[in-house]
Amino acid sequence: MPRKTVQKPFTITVIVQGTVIKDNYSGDGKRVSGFRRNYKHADILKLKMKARTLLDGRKKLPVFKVKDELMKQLMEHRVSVVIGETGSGKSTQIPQFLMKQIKGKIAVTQPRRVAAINLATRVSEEFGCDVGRDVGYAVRFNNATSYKTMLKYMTDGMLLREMMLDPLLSDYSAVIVDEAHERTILTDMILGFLKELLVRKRKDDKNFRVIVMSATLDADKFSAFFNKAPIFFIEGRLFHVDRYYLPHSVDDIIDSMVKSIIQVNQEQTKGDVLCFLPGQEDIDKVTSILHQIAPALPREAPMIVPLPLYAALPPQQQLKVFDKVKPHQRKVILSTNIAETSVTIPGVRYVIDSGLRKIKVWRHELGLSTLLTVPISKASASQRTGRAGREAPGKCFRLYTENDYIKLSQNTEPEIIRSEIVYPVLMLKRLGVDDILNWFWLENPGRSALIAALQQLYALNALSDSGKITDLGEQMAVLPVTPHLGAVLIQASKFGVLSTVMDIVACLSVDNLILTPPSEQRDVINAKRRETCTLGDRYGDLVMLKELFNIYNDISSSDERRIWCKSLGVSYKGFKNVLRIRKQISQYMDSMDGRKNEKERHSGVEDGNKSKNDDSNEDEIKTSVPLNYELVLKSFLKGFITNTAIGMPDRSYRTVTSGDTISIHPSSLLFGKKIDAVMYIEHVYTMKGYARNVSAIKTDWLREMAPHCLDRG
DNA sequence: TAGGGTTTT
Repeated sequence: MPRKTVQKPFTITVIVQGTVIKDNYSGDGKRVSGFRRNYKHADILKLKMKARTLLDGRKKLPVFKVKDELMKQLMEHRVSVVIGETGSGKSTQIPQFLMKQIKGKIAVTQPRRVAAINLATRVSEEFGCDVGRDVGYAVRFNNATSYKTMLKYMTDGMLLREMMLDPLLSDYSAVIVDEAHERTILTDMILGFLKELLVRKRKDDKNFRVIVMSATLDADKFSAFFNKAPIFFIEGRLFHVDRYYLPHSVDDIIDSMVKSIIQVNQEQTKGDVLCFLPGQEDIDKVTSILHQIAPALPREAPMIVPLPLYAALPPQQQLKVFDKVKPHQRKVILSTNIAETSVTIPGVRYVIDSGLRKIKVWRHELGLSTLLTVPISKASASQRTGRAGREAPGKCFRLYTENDYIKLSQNTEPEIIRSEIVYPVLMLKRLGVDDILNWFWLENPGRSALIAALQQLYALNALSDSGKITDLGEQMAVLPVTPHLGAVLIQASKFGVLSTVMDIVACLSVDNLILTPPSEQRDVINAKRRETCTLGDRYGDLVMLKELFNIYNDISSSDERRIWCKSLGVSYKGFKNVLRIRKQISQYMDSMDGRKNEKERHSGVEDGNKSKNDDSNEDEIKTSVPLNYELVLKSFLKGFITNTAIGMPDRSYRTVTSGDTISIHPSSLLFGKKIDAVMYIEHVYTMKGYARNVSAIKTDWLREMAPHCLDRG
């Protein structure tokens, strides 16, 4: 499209950090004076005009009404807590207000990638710049920032990574921690580090600001943590949602859910229905019941279109919840917690809430995780309810009694007190924190959990006898994988099998890569996997991952890759991620190789293995090298020596550490086989104790790989 | 012969 030529000289005015900067142009569009830039004048004008059209909408946001009062508070205190419900505009507007008042960069952290990207994109439009210029974002695999970027939206994990490189965060003059109420491990860690920064490292820097933003009313906790920081409330902009409870508690949540869906469908006027259930199994059951009975329902009511939604669902099927349906149809979305925060579906007017969710609880004293179905919190119930009132007034049907509701805990339990905290503890060690037990924990994970983490790190040689971080620990802290897998990578590098191990570690770093096939396809897919992965069939699941990786990598067209993935019940999207992670791991390994080689050459440890098949310096993926499964599995033993079990005559297995019985999970290629000893990546307790991602090992490898951990043999 | 909520470097 031809552009209109501007004839008269003109000026573009931009406000940066409260300073008005004018840029003067001659009639032919050449810049004659003003600030330096790379844009064509037409582009910048377009962006500024777009921003102007957005201003009216911004002024209607609740946060705009209280702007002056809010900014007064934020400027007067080093730490503030801001409570703002959904729709208040806090995440988009407050950082922009702040940009005009303070000098220096502002970081805004988000628990999720998509949120960081979407917010940065939106705010760039409002500000009138391209993403990555004045306003940008940083998430894993994607950095849209420049030297000019003053406002940076980023994931929690990214800010923590920056903290590891610059513990003073000297680049920033303000950090805004958004969605703090979600209390993820990473958010909790950031809040602890910020407190430390304020009390110790930057205690004299009066210009450094911290703003904690939360959507629920649990502000007191944050305020108390930051020395009674003032709290500011902003109203939200959700529509009213009526709540209904059951008169009596029910046992069968699936039956209750199906009945409620049918009733809502018959009695309520138009609008889609969003149902919250704890897990995939419940969702699949309800979906299939609805498919069966939908044709038999009365014609007057809309036709039900059941749509499952959970993380392990292939992306194409997930996207179906956004499709439009015909006028006489009604979408009934059956979802896990994913629809509570991560996925927002337009058109929902009714919510049916089972009041349940699943959580993974780490038992540090046993070194295993359990998966539990538990009641949600009041905060979570209110969040689910709010999903019905985003566009119009709605209704929420709670499949529990009002009395049950009253008994729910106020807030969701912070993740950090029920998780493995080996990595958080390593981070603290890396940042020089000696007294882990009395650190600035927003929620202290507890003495026994902390000691268990320290012991794990010691066993991985990440900590010395005196509890100080070792060179190895420093490397593990930097690698973008768990410390256990980090130890594996470093060992693999010494054994000269790094390339292969990086392939496997990348596979293990992706969730839901190997899907659990629907029961009717189960036998076919299991047989296909065994037939495809002949070495995996013998040596186990880690070797299987390498075989799958090789085949995927050797297929050239994406269409063929997709078909192949489907035939084996593996995730295509997951494998795409595997390749990105593989590349990132490889870059990290390369960068630490230079420093490390120097030391090793003198130590002489295992140099016999460091021979011509050493592939540690090459980024290239190798699919043709013969697989040295022994060295590969021994590398894994370095990180998972405690996850081993010995085969008993009765075909059961006993763990090496505690002697407890453990079974090979039926999803494993080694399921049903008789093996002397096994190593597993994960120990989960559901119906009974299961080992997942299992490999066959030899008992004498145990003593060889970790003499100092297995004194009792 | 099990099954698995959600994030992220």
